[in-house]
Amino acid sequence: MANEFGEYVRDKRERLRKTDPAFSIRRLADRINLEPSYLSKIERGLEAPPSCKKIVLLAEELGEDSDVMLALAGKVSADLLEVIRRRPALFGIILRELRDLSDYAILRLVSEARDGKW
Amino acid sequence: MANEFGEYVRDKRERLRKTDPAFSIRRLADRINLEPSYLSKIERGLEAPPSCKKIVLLAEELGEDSDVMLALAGKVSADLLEVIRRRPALFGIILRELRDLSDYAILRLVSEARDGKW
DNA sequence: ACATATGAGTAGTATATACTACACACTACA
DNA sequence: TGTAGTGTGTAGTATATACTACTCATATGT
Repeated sequence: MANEFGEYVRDKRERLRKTDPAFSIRRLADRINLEPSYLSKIERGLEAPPSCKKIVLLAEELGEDSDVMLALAGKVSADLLEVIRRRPALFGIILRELRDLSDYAILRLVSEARDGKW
Repeated sequence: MANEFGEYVRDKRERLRKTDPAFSIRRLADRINLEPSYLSKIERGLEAPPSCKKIVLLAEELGEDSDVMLALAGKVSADLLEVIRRRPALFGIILRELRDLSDYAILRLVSEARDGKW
């Protein structure tokens, strides 16, 4: 668990770089307005992951899911936090209830909701 | 929305203080290991809400729901964040799906889950 | 009247967050 | 052989977070 975020970025970036020189540290860092040396350090785990906003931009550039990348950085998307903060007691209950259910059970539940049964 | 957290604390504390002198700023602050002047400023909105840990202790002392108090402070409980971070893609989907459902619909969903239908 | 307790005022601090600026050695290629 | 680009090293910074320490006038209780 030492440097999941950095390794994830480096792996993905290097894979993209094999076929596209726009994915050098320098050029990628430029596109998301970061210093190349800073991104380099992040990839190697010498610096903590950047801010949520930069992570979201990074995810877009790398074609990755921003929720997943935020999670690797130990963070949660601002819009999800807002969902909880609007009805904290309710979402506290539901999240603790769903915590130990399988992915499958949760998806079934959501599709029930989506079908507008209630 | 200026100072919901502080007002909430002050209201609840003063109500308790009417029948129990243990709810003076000083004595309450002592129990949760805060400087009284700091708690005073928080209640009046001159300081931002304290850390999550202090908010949880405060909620316990005041007999309030810590999820609600954290939300008033613009925060979310660490254990709920952890639920999301463990399965970010899944809980991203579910939270955005449930965001616009009524309390009732969500509670129905929870009871379905609790009944162990799946 | 006097000790004690109360809320509030002023000033300052340690630590973390989220970076930037600049310089360097190495590599590729034209 | 030069120049353009690559990843990385060192050093430093601005801002926010989360508080403490001490002080003081006022209010309360005996």
